Amino acid sequence: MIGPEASAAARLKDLGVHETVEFNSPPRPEMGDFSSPIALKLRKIRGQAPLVIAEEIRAGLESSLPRYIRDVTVTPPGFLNFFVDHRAFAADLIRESYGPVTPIPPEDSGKVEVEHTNVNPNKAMHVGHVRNAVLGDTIVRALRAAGRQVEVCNYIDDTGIQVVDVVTAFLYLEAPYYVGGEDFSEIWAKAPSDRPFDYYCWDIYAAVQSYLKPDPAAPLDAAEQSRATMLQERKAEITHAIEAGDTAIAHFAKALSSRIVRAHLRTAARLNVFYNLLNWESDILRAGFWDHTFQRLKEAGAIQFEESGLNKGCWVVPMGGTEETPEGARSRDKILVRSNGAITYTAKDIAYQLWKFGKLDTDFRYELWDTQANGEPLWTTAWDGEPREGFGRAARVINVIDVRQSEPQTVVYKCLDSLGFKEEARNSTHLSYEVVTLSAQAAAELGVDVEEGQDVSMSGRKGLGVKADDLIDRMAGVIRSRSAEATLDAEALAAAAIRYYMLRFSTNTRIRFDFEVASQTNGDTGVYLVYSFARACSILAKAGEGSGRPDEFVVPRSLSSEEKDLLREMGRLPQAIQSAAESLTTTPLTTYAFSLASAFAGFYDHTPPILREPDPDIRQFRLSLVGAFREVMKKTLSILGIPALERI
RNA sequence: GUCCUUGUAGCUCAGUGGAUUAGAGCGCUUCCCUGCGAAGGAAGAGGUCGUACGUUCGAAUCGUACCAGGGACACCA
Repeated sequence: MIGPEASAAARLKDLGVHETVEFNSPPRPEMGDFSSPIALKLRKIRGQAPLVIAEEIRAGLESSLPRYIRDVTVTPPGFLNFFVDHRAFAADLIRESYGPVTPIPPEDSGKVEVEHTNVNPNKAMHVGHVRNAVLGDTIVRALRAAGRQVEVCNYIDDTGIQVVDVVTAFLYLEAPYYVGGEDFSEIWAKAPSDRPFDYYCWDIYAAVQSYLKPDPAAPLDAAEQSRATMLQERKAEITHAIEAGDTAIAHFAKALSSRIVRAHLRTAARLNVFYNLLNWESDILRAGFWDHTFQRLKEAGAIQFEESGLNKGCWVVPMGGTEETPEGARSRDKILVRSNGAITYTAKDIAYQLWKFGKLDTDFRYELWDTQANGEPLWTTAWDGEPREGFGRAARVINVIDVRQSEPQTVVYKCLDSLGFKEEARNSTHLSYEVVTLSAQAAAELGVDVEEGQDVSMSGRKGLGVKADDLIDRMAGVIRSRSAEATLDAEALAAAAIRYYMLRFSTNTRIRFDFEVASQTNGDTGVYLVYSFARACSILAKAGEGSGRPDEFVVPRSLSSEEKDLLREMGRLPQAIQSAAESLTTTPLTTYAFSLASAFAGFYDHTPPILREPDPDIRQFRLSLVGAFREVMKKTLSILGIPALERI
């Protein structure tokens, strides 16, 4: 599917216009179907009057008109106006809508590694994690639709403090306490059977935080204080046991995080989010990635050992040294190895980033984790797995992480550069996005009082957040109550609504999560998109088997403005995909999907009922148009990860 | 303090150099189903695009300053 705009752009390129060409609508329809200010832009570059440039381009175009363009005119101060041959366009578009999307082929080649989700495996997913997963998954879909080869990985931080904390809570927050040994059956039994495992962990993680990190505003009493001291001591023991690797507690921790990961993957699958590979932090450590990386960083002189000063005894990345502030001296350097020899998260991340580019001599071992609901296998790194070719070795790496981690990401890429991997550093992208906060209304529902109009940050520590599964369940309930369809897949439609809600915002807009807004089922929502698709399916079903076939229609002599609008929108899908894949944002796709659905609604409401149309040619053409819309919308929904339901 | 980011209609947001009318949804005021799905469509009210100066033939869009939100600057991740 190449629309008139794309064909015009291609011809302009042939004529030596290498700048990005943009198109827009002229103020009056008689001035053309679309226009371009390219000659005005070229004025500065070529130093000629825009009207002269425009006229020159027009003459060039006229000698061999772009496909689907029947005329080109010039209007002051130098706009090029294009008149579309709608009949030719309609004929091709309807036929091609059934084929694959054929976007402009990518200039760069090689595999793209996208990492997203990355939820700490110690509690249930909340709406903030949903934003990450849905954003990452949609970018993956857009890149694949644009012809890129993509591998998706999900990083599991199973050796971090958050897991240690929840293990501490599991073993020692409530009786029966862990008393040593290999038998954890009594411990596991503490998780109630009537509450999801990840929800239980959510609760005990928040509960243990009140001892490990007490709120200064609410000091602990004597009894609580002694309990807190006990838990701190146990936490230290657990930390050592997990670091040691092959201990009973380490195995318990791994079993616990595995259970949580299974819960996360189930939740993600409910939102049509899938992966290729799970990368476990414990495997990064055991595979010796860091030792290898450490050696190279030292050799390259990218890091230095501090003999004195604030960071005495640490290996650091120099980022500006010590600076004086009113609060005293402070170091801007980034510590990779602490004075006790332990490495920081950023250090692991450097090694991991090198693995993604295939720049380490060592590799993980792998095993099959599961087959996902999309039918694709999911692999995982595993210490006792098998060597396996084909993972990593990417040409480009995209890490989907929220904006608060911009600085550590910068350090990682800087270190790649210092190691001499200049191209890899350039091809590393932090896909940064703003966080999700809770509106006063959402917070109130979770039992937190906030001033009207204020919002509140989610906090795993405090157990404050909207859980993803709760949101999906709730949305499905709202949807079920609105539908007359007995066979409605409310859960699938809930996923549509939630995904679209998250994707509508640009990445640097903070989402103030609000139940009322999120659960809207009319207007600019995912439900509206699916509705338009279901409506088209319904018309075609009523018209009978095989109606709307792409090969049996005659384009009428004249088309209505609604028909033209619909055609134009259908032809724009490749541009929307390309724009999303280039900018790594989802708004080009969501705004496109909405205008496509709106164009269909406009067409539907301003066209006499097709099924009662007496002229068989017109009836057949319009059914073909509906059929083409169904195909284009299906592709659009698929890129958004939204299920195309034929009835809602 | 330094750096990043945001400020567009009552609310929530798109738009980030182009054309005398800056778009959408929600909310508000009116219409439109014995004619294909009203989770829809049509019409209307509602905006000095934070403020000021500048660059440009042209600025919501670029630059500078200021004001106001948010975030990052740990031997956390």
